[in-house]
Amino acid sequence: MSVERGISATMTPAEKTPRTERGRKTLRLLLDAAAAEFGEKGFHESSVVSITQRAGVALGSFYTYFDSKDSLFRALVRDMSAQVRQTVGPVIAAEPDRLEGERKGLNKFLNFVREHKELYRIIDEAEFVDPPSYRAHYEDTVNGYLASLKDAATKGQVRDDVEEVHAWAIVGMNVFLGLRFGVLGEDRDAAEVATIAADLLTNGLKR
Amino acid sequence: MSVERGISATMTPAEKTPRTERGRKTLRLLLDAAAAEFGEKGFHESSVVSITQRAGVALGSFYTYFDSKDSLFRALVRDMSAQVRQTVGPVIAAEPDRLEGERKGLNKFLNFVREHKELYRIIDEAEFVDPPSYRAHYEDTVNGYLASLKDAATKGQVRDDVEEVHAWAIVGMNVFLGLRFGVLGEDRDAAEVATIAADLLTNGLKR
DNA sequence: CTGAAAGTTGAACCATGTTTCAACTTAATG
DNA sequence: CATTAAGTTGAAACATGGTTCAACTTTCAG
Repeated sequence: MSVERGISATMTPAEKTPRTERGRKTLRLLLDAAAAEFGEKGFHESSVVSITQRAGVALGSFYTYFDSKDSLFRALVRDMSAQVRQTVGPVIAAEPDRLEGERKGLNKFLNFVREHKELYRIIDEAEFVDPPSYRAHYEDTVNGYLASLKDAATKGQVRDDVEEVHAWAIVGMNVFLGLRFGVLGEDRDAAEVATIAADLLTNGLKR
Repeated sequence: MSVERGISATMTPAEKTPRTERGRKTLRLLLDAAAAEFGEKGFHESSVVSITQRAGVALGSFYTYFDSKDSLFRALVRDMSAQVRQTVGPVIAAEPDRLEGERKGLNKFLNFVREHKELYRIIDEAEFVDPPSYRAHYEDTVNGYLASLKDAATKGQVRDDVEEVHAWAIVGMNVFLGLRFGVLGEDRDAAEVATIAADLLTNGLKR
């Protein structure tokens, strides 16, 4: 479950960025250890000591790269938020038909969650540890959805009164399906869940 | 934002239950103060000291009624979980047509959330502080939904292949609409949001 | 090579906040 | 009333864990 990534633009400011290869390696060790630790135990149960132990570096080294435990968490949240969108977004966009794209996107999302349970939990916990990032995460997600739905509407693929309420409803649906069939249990086939949900979204509940 | 209720059956076991009127009053002060405090600051930012100050009782009195800060939180979660279902459930059940019931239920839920933002946050935080209760809350909610949907299916009011996936999708939709239009902002009319969402759920996204 | 910059280390410091407890006050009972 | 049970109090004990720092090691440019 390692978090593969470099040091992105949204990361902690200049002064603390590593200047050597050795430094970048240590930073990556810390980020991966933190993602695993936060994912398993949550923010408050995790400790800097234990994160550094898991990373195999000394306690003090942590403060070479982060101002505080909070700032590490914030960096992680922003990173993961971007990761989810970068994973699912393209899958939806690649499909010419928006409703079929919805099915594929949800399927991708479910599989993503199953492989990154820790990332999912971290974003959820941001509601309490870093509310602005939490809010930003969902607003960004919903806005992306809304734009793509409106685009589909102009092509006649979906009803043309799509608006914010629809976007939040759909995102909520997907998040909860991810919670149930990604995090809480994997007792159903992801593709099947995606198909059922996409059908509900396409045709509605009525007989 | 006081939490009106007596000492329910799901509350902390026998030994700690107050035996006099005076005791019951103190317990209620503590519960209300805790609900407000957790709602505003979240579990970890809240302190027992500050809860007792808000309640206007001495620090030590807290431990007359609760074993720990955790056990207080657990008691609150169970209580609120029940409160949500007891508020929304009857509204849905009272309506002969299930889809119309869905609209009314969501409307009720949105208004409930607006008046009880603190309760909403407490349940969310249970994901981290008390996972079993969190899980139980959504499983209970979804099961109730599923039962009512299957019942509606036998009456021909909704598609007759309704199953667990649908129920989780609908609950997720409602939770997120509550988050956006109840907690994060009140810039839309609750009834209007409910109408739009119910229409989406009834007819789907397709043109 | 060499000196300066970057990075590492972990014990000690420190802040915070939970929990205990023994002395005290109030209420209920007969 | 007198006696006991219930409830109240807040200082002190205790636990946890974030953060600092000065000594040390490694890297790198000139």
